[in-house]
Parts: sequence; C-alpha cells; structure tokens
Amino acid sequence: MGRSPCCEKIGLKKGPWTPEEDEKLLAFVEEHGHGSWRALPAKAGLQRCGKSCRLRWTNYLRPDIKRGKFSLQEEQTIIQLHALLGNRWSAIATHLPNRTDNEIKNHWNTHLKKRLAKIGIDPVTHKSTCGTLTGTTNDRSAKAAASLSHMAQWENARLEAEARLARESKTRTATPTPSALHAQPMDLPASAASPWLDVLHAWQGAKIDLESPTSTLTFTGSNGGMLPTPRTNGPEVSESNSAMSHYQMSDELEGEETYWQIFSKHQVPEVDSKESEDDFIGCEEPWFSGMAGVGAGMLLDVSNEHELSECWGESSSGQTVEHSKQASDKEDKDYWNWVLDRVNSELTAQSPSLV
DNA sequence: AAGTCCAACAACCGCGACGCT
DNA sequence: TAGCGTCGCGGTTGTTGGACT
Repeated sequence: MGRSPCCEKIGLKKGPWTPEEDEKLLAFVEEHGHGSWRALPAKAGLQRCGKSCRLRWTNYLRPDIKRGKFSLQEEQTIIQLHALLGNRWSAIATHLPNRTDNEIKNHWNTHLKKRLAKIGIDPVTHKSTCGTLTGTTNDRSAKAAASLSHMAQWENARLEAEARLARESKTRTATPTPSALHAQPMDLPASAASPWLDVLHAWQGAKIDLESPTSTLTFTGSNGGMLPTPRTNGPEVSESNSAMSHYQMSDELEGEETYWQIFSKHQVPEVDSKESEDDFIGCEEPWFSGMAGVGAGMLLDVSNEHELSECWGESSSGQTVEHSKQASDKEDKDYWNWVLDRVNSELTAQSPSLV
C-alpha cells in the first residue's frame, strides 16, 4: 500500500504566498490557534496544503520571528552548536531565540559553511583540513572531536529528555491561545538575548524563552521546575516562570534532578552588562566571551574544570586524573579558541562593521 | 541594454517518529 | 500489535534580485 498523500493535491495552490493568503492565515491562527494543520486551510479559506500553511506560519508569519542579518554572536553560536549537533537544525534553533531552523539552515549553507571551508575548517567535521595550527593540530583536533563526541552524547540525551518532557507537557497544555502567541516578545532586548547567557541557560535546561519558533520541543518547564532561574531582564520571564510553574514534575523525571542540580552550580547572577559577561567568562577573546568554547568548557565557565568533570559525568577521584583532565580541557579550550579566532578574523576581514 | 552568474531565501518534498484506534 | 493519520525535520529545489560581463 502506497503512502497516502499529505493532502489533496488537486486544486491546491503552490509557490509563493500572496499578501492576501498571509493575511488569511495570520488572522485565522491568531484568532483560533492552528489546531490541526490539516484542517486549517479549509477553515481559513485557503487553497493550500496544511503542510504549506504550517511552513508559512512557522518560518515567516509567526509574530516572534526575528528577521534580518545574523549577528556575529549568533553566527558563533551556530558554528559551535553545529560542531556539537551536526545538521540538527531544529535543535540548534532552540538555542537561538526567535530564529527558525529553516533560516539557520539557509544561513549555514549560504554563508557559514563556505567561510569555514575557506579558512581551512571542514564544515562537516569541524576539524582543520590543514596543519596551520602550530605543532599538534591533529592532536588537538582529535581531542576536540573526542570531546565533542562525548558532549554530543550528553546533548542527545538531553534533547531526548526534553522531547519526552515536551510530550508530557503537551498533554497538560492546551493549544496556545492567541494571547499566548502575542505574549512572545517581538524583539528581545539586547541583554535578554545575550547569546552566551542564552546558551548557558539552554544547557541548564532553563530556556523556556529560548524556544525555537519551529521546534517541536516545548521547553515549558523543561527543567521540571528543578532549577528555578530568575531572569528579570525581559517581559518573557514572568511568562516563563509562570509556564514553568504549570509543569508538574513526573516521578519518572525525578532521577534527572541530580543532573540539573549539577548544572545549577553554574547558575550565574543576573547579567545586564557586557562587563558582567566578561567577568563571568574571564576571557577577553571576543569569540570566547560569547561561548566559552565548545570544547571542554562547552558553553560553561571553563575555569570550573572540577565541576565540569562532574557535569560530563566523569569521575574525578584522583589528583592525577584531575590534573590530566584540566590539561586536556585547556588544550580543548585552546583549540576552540584558535578555531573561533580564525573565524572571527575572517568575519572581521569580510565585514568590519560587524565587529 | 541584454545575457549570465550567483547569492539569498522561500517553499516543497520525502521520510521518520509518534499518537490513536 | 498493526495500520493509518498527522506532524515535524532535513534535504533539496525554485524564485528573485543584484552584480558582473
């Protein structure tokens, strides 16, 4: 038996959307929510496939979509998350507030991939394709790759947990109401959108307001309320906390508490200024201050190796092991500093106005 | 001015995952 | 448990507009 068509193809319009169609879709979703995408076109009076309507809404019409050029920090985030997650655009989009996976994917394919290749970094493996780093490039690459692999496992586990949480929370949460849709900020204030903080929070599981417009992951209370994260720098905060409070932690998830508590050690105080960010990161490297490296210090304060080792679930029983771990972490950090520095230099050369 | 190339981005397509019956 | 419907994701294609010859 063949696959059933996603929708009745006959008589349905394809191609670019007209302003009238946009208006119809927007008005319908704002008033009724989308509910079933399959049934939506008929209800909204659109000669479109439900799938097309969903795409148009998630990638273009949603009120919380941030459009325009990607900032330097957004690009850094994409590069580093891509190194960790690969082509999992929806997962990457969860770390970039108000950007859609489609937009990120397009940006990667048209800009970032080429830039990395140009500076001698394989955009697939994120390894150096030439020995331009003095000495032990290959060693560093291998270590960074190993580190990434390790962290990718954690990230995969985390994403799976989030997906599970999303499914559970979906059963408790009704389809977003029009008011809920409008509650999302059109444009985050700079402090609220601080990328390094966002990603850090994301890793802490407290990224309710970082939900991707297109992600299926509903971060509403994705940390199960285990990690209250007071952020008062944006209108979305109260919404987030409110949403978090709605989540009822299931027994099944209580086992994850330790994991999140470990991350909570890295909880940072309110950060409103660049100065504070620099203080926290403790690194003057512009790229590094944004992310603290994808390697050993992945998205976290790399100075806390001890806690990091706990984060990654590694035993730190012996001093030798601890020392070795620190050295290894430092090498990873150095490697990623090098990579990011090269990309940064490239960006600076190409578009000085960005820096 | 016309043709060509290419970058950017919107949109489509096919597949897999998941929920429901 | 199997079959079916629905949805979301990622890869790919199509369209548009600007730069260049």
